[in-house]
Amino acid sequence: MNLNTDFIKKLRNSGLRPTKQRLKICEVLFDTEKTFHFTINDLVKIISEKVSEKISLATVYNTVHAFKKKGYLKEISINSDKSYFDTNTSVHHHFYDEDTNELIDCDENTIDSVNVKNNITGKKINSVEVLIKIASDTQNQN
Amino acid sequence: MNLNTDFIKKLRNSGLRPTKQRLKICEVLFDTEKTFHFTINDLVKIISEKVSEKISLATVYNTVHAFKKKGYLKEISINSDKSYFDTNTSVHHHFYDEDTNELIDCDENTIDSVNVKNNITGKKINSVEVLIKIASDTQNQN
DNA sequence: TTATACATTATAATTATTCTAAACTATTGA
DNA sequence: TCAATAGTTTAGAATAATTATAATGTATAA
Repeated sequence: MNLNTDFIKKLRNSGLRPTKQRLKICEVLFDTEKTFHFTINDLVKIISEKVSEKISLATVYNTVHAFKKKGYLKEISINSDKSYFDTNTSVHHHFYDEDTNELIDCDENTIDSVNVKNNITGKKINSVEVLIKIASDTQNQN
Repeated sequence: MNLNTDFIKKLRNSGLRPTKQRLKICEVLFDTEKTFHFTINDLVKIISEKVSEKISLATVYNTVHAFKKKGYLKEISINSDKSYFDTNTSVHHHFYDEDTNELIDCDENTIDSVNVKNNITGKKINSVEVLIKIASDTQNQN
C-alpha cells in the first residue's frame, strides 16, 4: 500500500484537498515509524529542512488544526507560551522535563489505569491523562 | 491575627515590597475562604470590580509571577491560548469542562493516588497530576 | 477543459505577555 | 524626621504566537 494514498485519505477525511504543500506536511507528520511531539515552529523548521521548499505558516497552521479537529493530531498544553502537538493520538500519559522543556510519552506500564470515582453531573468524561513533571535529580526544582 | 500582616509576609517572602497595589491584589487572591482559578485577565477584571481602582497589567503580571515563583500560586496550562492560575497550591487534580472552558478542582476522593512505576533515569518527580476532560453528556465531543 | 470552489501566500491584525523608561513611593540610616 | 536610594508603578512600546485577509493560484467535477 502506498503511503501517499494514506496521506490523501487523511486529508480528504479532514475536509482538505490533497495539495503539494499538504502532502509534504503529511510526509513529515506521518511518515515516521515513531510518533513525536512538536510545536508549529518546530514543524515549519523540520519541513524547510526535510523538504527543500518553504510552506507558509498559515498553511501549516490550517493543516495542523484540521488534523487536530479530525483527531489525527492531538494538542497538549503544558507551557502557557508554547502549544505542543502529538502525532500519538491515543489517550496516554506524559513526562514533562522541566529542565529541558521536553515532553516524553510514558509507556503503557508506567501507570495503572486511573479510576475516576465521581464526576460532575450531566457531564461525560472525554479523557483522563496524567502529567508527570520531572527535573534533574541533583539540582533543586524552582 | 491580621490578614494584612499575612499579605505583607507573603509579599516580603516573595521579595516584593508591600505596596498599595500589591496589597489590593492580595485581597482578591488570598482573602477568600475558597480557592479559585483565574487568568490574568480575569484577575484584572475582578480587581477593577472589587477595588475601585485600576492596577496596571504589568503590575498584576509581575506580582502574580512573583507569587508563582514562591509557590503561593500555581500555574495550570490546559489551553494553549490561556494561562490559568490556581490559588490552591497543593498537588491536586482537575476536571476541565470543554464546553465552558471551566476548570474545577477534584476533591480528594475522586482519584486514588497515582503510582508511577518507572521514571526517566537521573530525574526526580516533582508532581503527578491528572486532568479529566469532560463535556456535556447530550452533545457530541469535538 | 473549463468553471468553480477551495488553497496558498505574504502581509496585516489580533492577542497575550514582556519590556522600557519616566514618574513615584517605601525604606534605610543619618 | 527626612533626605537618599533602591525598588515600584504605569502607560505604552515591543515581542511572539496565532488568526484573518485578500489577491493569486490550483484541484476537481461536469
